[in-house]
Amino acid sequence: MCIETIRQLEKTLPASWETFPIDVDEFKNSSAFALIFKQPSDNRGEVANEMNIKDIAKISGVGISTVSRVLNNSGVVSDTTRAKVLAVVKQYNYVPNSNARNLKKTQSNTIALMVKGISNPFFANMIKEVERQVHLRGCPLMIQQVEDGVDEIAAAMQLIREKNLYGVIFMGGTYDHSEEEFNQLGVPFVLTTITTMKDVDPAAFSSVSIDDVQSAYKATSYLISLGHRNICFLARFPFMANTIGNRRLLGYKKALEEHGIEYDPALVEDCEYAPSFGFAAAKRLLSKNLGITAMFAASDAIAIGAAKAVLSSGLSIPGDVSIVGFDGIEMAEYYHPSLDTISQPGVEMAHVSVEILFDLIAGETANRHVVFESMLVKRGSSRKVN
Amino acid sequence: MCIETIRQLEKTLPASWETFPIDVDEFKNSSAFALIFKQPSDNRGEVANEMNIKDIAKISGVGISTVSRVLNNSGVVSDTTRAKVLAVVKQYNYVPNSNARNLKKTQSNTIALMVKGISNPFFANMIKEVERQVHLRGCPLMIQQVEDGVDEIAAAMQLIREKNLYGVIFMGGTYDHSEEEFNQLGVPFVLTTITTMKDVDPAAFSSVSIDDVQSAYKATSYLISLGHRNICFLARFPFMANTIGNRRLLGYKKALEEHGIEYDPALVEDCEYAPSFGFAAAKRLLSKNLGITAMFAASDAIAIGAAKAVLSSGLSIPGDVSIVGFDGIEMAEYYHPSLDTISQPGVEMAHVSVEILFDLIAGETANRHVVFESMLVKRGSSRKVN
DNA sequence: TTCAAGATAGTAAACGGTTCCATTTTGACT
DNA sequence: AGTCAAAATGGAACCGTTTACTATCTTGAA
Repeated sequence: MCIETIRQLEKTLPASWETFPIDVDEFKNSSAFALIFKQPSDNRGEVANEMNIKDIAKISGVGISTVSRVLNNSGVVSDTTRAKVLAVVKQYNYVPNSNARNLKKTQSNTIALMVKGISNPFFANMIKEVERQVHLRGCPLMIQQVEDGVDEIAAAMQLIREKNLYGVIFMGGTYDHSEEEFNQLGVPFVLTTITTMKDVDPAAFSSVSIDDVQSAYKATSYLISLGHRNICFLARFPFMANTIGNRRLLGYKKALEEHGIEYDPALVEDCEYAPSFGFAAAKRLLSKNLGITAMFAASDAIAIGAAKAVLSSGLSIPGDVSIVGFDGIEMAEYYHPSLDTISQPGVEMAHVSVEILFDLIAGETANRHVVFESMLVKRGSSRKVN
Repeated sequence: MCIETIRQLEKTLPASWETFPIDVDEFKNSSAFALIFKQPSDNRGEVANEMNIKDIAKISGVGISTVSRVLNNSGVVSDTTRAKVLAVVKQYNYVPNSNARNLKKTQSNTIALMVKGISNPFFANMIKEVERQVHLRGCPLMIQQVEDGVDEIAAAMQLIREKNLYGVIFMGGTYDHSEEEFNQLGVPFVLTTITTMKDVDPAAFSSVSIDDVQSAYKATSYLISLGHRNICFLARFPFMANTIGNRRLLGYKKALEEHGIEYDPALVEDCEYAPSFGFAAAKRLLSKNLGITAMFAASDAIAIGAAKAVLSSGLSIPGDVSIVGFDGIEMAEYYHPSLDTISQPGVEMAHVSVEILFDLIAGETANRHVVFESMLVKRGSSRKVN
């Protein structure tokens, strides 16, 4: 809405409305601005007259405990009584208060998802499926982003004790926790696409993942098989061991080694998992004139940025440079040229994560570790050389 | 991890572990498979010995209510007592049980986000900011996806009554609700990037949005100003009035009309907001040989798909076809060529949504409607013709 | 020294459920 | 009809807080 439109709109407003510009300084990073239309509302929403279990009991002419039994399908209730109660419940659209229920049971039905970076398209896709599956099981989902540097387990602990959570799914990142810390959680949990730095006994946790080393090995081997020798690698390498980036680097190195290609650190660039960083990293690499003929990016987002760098340098893909990404996000397929990638079955991984979690909640005592197979998807961003 | 790797890994496992393939049929849509390693865990996490307010009171040597007053900063407590209690709270890492608190207060501090399609990159970005802002205010965030066809308000109502929610943010979609239905919610709420079908009194709700008509008008006018006459438009048009797609269509039509170009329905394609649909729609359009020189897509995701269709048909962008998208997602910038777009300040919109919500929670009675300005971002996917 | 006022702390009653346990009802079998 | 186990139901304690109300302790002025 441009200024003129708003000014015009202003004239048509009832006199009771105020109009004033929003504080622009607050949004320095955007040229956006806005106007606010205000009007005191006379009718603040009244909470619909709440019913509680006592009301339902009274109306149905039964005891409180009977209503509870009907609602929870616990204990024995005669069909007549059950029908009577359910009718009243339906009529008054009664919803049990979960705070009370959780308090009494010292356990809620809420699942928490601790995730690193909601907006990462690969995660976003998994989150979507997690929400769907959790919701399908009648449980609400709480999402919390764990910023860099915060202790994921500690954050989850806080939430668990505060809310008496049912279970937790941890998604993405590298965890530096000991077995004791995991045990402290005290509720079922699953680690999805997470690498652990400490050597934790597999019996102490469940996980869903792919084999990053093997996957990167697969991608690199593929490029080597096409005749490439100068293959660069773009990923994030924090000062920690066993991160996703480092594990994929391992696979990259392993492939080089197996094919007698010497590992050249100059071909490896540190970059965040986003197009802008991939773009910058690829630019840096290209400017070094290392005779690069192929790029392997540890995420499709990086690959997209790198591809842009290549194409905007006047080089062609795969004519001059071959590119293989990682993740298998939709956008990579619709890039032009479509990007080859190591695809992770994100939806299935999310699905299985929730399944494992609910099995644990249901009392399963054996932790499971599901390792999915990644897939090399060839779409035409790499070609044979020599 | 390929089969061989797993077989090898199997041999190194202690005998107590079972290994068996996951049911592949469950994942028909993916060629993924997985093996599961199982081992009964002997030490199921013990819940850390929970403390309650009574324990803290006893240990601190004060009354329960005093502890409560300290924790809530309510009432008057002497500095000595306060320090004493806080020390104990800290020492035992005591976290108040929010179920009990919420039950007593008949209000929780939980915010719910009802969103259509978490994985849409534009929404994902906003969700990220909403989570950040809500979290910053010390409140947990619950996310629920509203599938097509489910009543958003009814779903929220259920959650509100069950969890005594603090507030709700509705994000995306077209709502067909009356003022009464909104009022029923009974808690503060904000509609973000939502269009309403019924004519609801603006005093009854708060909203954050851009002007879709104006924005589409801007994009179309831009293409017209470059000399284009055969401009197609790709968006989703459900059988409802006043959807985002329909509003943008209005702007598109308005621009055509103002410049004396006759509206041709054949140039308008119905398609979902995803690359694959944009691709298919653009293919359909191109095959009709309508002499299209420009495409305006109602989302960048569509634009990316459409661009792919254009490029893979051997046409060039912007040489043969100019393209303008909508939203301003990062991927569009890194497409090659970078896609022109109507950019929405998503982060700011999310930010303001949370601000409005918490103002309402704090007792503000005036509903606000913030209309952000969208921006035409020119990056080179359109060019002058004739 | 006494006492009222003000400050602080403690008591106990909710909040809305679940669930153990006691009681009533039912009905099959002597 | 009487007996008794099983089935159905109701009563009440409790989950961990908040908060109104009451009790106690200071403190300083009379």
